[in-house]
Amino acid sequence: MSEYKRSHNCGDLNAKDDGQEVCLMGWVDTRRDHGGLIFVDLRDRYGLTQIVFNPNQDSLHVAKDLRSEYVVAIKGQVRKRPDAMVNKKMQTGEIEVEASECKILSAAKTPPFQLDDDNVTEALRLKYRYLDLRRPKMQKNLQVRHLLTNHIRQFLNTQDFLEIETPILYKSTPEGARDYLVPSRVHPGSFYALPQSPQTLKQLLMISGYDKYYQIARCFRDEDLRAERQPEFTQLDLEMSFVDIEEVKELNQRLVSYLWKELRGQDVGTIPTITYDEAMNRYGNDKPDLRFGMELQDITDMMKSSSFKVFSDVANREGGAIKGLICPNASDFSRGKIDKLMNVVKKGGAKGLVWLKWEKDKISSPVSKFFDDASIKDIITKMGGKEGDIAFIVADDWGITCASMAALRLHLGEELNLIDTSKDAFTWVTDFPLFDYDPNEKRWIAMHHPFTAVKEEFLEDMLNDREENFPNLRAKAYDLVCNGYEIAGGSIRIHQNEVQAAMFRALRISEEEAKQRFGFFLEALHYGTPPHGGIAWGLDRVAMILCDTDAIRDVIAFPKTAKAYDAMSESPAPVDRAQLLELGITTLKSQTNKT
RNA sequence: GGGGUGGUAGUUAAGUUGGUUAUAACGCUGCCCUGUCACGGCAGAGGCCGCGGGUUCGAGUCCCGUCCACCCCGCCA
Repeated sequence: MSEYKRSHNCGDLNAKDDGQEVCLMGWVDTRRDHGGLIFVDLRDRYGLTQIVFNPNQDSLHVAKDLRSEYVVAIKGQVRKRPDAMVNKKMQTGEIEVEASECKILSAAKTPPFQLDDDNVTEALRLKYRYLDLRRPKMQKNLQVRHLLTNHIRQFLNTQDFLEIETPILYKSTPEGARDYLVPSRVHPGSFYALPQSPQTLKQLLMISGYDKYYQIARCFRDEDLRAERQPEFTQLDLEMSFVDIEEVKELNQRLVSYLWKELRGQDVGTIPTITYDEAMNRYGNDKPDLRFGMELQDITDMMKSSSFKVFSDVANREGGAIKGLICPNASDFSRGKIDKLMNVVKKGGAKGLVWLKWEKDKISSPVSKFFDDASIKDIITKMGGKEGDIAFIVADDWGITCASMAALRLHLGEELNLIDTSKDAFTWVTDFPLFDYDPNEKRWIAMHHPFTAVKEEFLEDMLNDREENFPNLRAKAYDLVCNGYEIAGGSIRIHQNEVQAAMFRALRISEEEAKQRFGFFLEALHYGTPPHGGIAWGLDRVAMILCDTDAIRDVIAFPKTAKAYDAMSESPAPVDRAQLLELGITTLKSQTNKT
């Protein structure tokens, strides 16, 4: 028997290869045994090729033993299939390979799930991830992800950006998420932190004069997971010197346009910009899904003198807001359906949901004793509705009203199929508040991060510590939103140390604490810092959109479960006491000692 | 930390008001089959009904607890 050397992959061959002697290697996808004749679909990441084993060939005996997922090498001749037997669904369906020789390179146990079954529970897929990753869908997703990073690099490399790596073993970053810590053996009792983002490092690179930097950076945050959140994830991190907001947006607009044209075949056009306040008031959140309308309507002022006390109280109270939306042609919503919507708004914190139905010749509402038919029609009309519509209204503190109505809007958008999935909808969201008040700690915290520059018109307020104006301060921060996902966020950074000092005063971070936590960075600001700014993309979320999936796990080769557990390697796991001793952390109770 | 949904052959699911031997499809095993590509036919094996406790003459089914997976809130600058 002669040597096997792969000549083609399983997606290569077509009619013009008719007659060629080839050698293919791959996995047995399916075997169809006709007694005297056996068909095997051989699979690799390039495709499927039908192998036919004829009774006059010795290889038929080997083919009898083949089972799903066996790895085999076959030699044979490419044969054009007769017209009636062409399989138009297959890339290689014009041909088949008549096997003269077949060698089992590796047998396989019966897989714990069928690779062609798209309904397998995720727990099982994650435990046997290496099998899950054989499925064409996952292979396609990871290929798209590869193309994404590849195109990002291609684009940025032509724009004078340098790709620079920054450390994974680093120092705890300020005011952020919970850190993952790594104990130091050489410095007992001291810890590295895995970076939540390369934020300070990329700013230092600007101070070092690298001008334009990017990195496809792994980031770590020890917080609870979500469908679009993993404890370790990837950012496209980039930073530019001597720029203001417009330059950063312009560069990213071109990057998005390039990526979407190449990878999605879409012309994204000019990405619109809305302010944070506008986003909140029109959509209830700062990452609006603009693939459908159904904008929120504010009726706070209209309700100030209402006889419905719930409304008038909220309308007249400091920080109260009454918002609603019109659900068109939905006046036939059943009571049960509306009750379910109650649960939706409760997610946002609302205590109740008021609805006004304008059916033909009939007005109905749970609050109809406070509003006569004419005024209900008036409210619906002023909200942009008409006969046949239903209006949903929430009255609460502004934040709760926004969050509740945002949840309701998204729910209705999905349920009523209002979302146009044929085209992705981007928007910039800008003018974020600089500060957010933390009522628990009774202090201001940075909404973005403490290196974010304030807009010029508010600089005086900051430098003079005018705390009463803090709620009005707006940052030079911007998010890029696509289909309701925040896919990128960034800001222009503080490059003057007196401004940075004012920021720390505002955040009640003492000089001593600031020095201890990131003194190196503050000192660097004194050595000639260019104005700079940048952005960080959630690369996984972009990949999700490009792969048309709503689970981040589908675009990560080896993801973790909702409990941050790796079901395949069974990690995290206890370690030997000896390892802990060496790291000087035996004062912590070892899990191996746990009862 | 809180809420929701789910956990039944290898897989995906059905399982009524608690009541004989817990079903089906796919997969798996064996036999048959020379043109299939969701191959077909015949036969067969395969179940601590997530785990622990309780109610009951009797629990997959009811109750309590617990674990796991997914989704949401909190959290994620």
